[in-house]
Amino acid sequence: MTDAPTLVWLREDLRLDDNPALRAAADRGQPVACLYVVDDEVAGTFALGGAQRWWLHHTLNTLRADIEKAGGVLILRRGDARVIVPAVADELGAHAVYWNRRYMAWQIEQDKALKETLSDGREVKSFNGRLLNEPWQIETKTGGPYKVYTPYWKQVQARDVRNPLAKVTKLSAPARVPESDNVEAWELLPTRPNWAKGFEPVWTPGEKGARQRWREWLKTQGPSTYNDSRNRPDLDDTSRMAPHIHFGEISIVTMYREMQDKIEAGEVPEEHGKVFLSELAWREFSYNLTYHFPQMFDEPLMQKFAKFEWDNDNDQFTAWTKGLTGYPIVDAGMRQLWHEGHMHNRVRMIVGSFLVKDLLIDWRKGMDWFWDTLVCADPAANTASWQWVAGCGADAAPFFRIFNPISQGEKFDPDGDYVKRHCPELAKLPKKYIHKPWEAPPFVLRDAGIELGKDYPRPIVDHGSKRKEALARYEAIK
DNA sequence: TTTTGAGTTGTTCGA
DNA sequence: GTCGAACAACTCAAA
Repeated sequence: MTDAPTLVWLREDLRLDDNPALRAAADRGQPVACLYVVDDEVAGTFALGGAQRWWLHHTLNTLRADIEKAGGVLILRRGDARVIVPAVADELGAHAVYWNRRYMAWQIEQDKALKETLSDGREVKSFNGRLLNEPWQIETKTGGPYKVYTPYWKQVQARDVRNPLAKVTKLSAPARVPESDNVEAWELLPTRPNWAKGFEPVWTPGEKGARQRWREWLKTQGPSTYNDSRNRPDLDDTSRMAPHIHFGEISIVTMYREMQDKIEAGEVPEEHGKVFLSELAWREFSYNLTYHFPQMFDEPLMQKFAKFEWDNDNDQFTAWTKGLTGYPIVDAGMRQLWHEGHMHNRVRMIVGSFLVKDLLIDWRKGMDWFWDTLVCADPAANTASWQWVAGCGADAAPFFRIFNPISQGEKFDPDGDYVKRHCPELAKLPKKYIHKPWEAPPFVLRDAGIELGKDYPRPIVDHGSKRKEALARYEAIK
């Protein structure tokens, strides 16, 4: 038998189950080597954020163990993929190079260039391992991409989702294995200070952790009450699957199909299960938008917003990032983000609206902060969601829809449990004032052990007047 | 080509 | 406390 090894370049598909490129490589019946390239030192704006570096460290360790258990090898390299992938392919004597596609403009460009370089005497193939539908597969009836979610979602529902592929359990290692870096040497973990220690009890990076989380969440009440409970940060009933999905530790096809099965079997009421599926489709819609409108990454999609006059006050921005705005629901969210690398979806909208419309700070500053602090930060979803909340995206929230941090808090965190969890200094404040401590009478504050301005900040802005100001600024660009 | 209906997530005001 | 209307037109998608 000739020894004609296959190189699988893994990127955001760090799993053995339902992995089209890896599956095809294994099916080639030749030795397989897997490669992961971290390009954090050469990537520009979208170099890995801090929270994701932590995640990557752990997920690569488990991935290596999983691949080795199957009999394969994982090669780790750091630097420019355009140089490294061909170099490793040469060292390996690869006859074929496979990968699963990525969809951001700069990634597509990189892949195209590499395909060219590598195709010299080798079979080079790319697969869809990341999306239910390729962005170019979903078109309106008149041609062109959807810019509105609802008709997009209708199209998604009308299409069949393929069957998941069998997990790769057996790989044969090549005779000569190119050298690998050691993930420890990459120093992806934070040291001084170790701000990620709050991540550990909350997350289990890796394919096994993803699978486990998914299975366990399916057994909870979460899916069966999803349409209501997903809005309740105090209940914390959401799936928390986003970082697992982002790193490709679980396939979106698998999740979609399994939820469909649950609905069909009557284990999850359709009205709730469908909403979860629709959330998965929102992710796809973000990919659809950023694929077709790559200018979105740094400009508002609605041109007129380019003229919007932002305040961009640095002190207020810092207060926002630290969770010291004086609005409890906002502060709780920002502190959860910092400690867990995650923020409840409802609260993301509240803090986003607050940054853009109460502080009049450019949505791109918020986007950059999320990029650095969220373990699930995804260029497509982060960009599209910030444009949505800022009101400048394709199918965005109308600008005049300005979240009130007090009423949102009272509506979705009615007992203040979420606030108390993340802002312990407010723990003794009665529920009546938990979302507006500045309205509490002095004796109530005293009993709760709070001196405003010392133990907890006074509001850094007045929501009522800032709301009017935001609407006036909006009027000015119309 | 023209027309028609519709569009994730909200707030405030006044009755 | 609860309810409906106003907020702003504009663009998209499909017939």
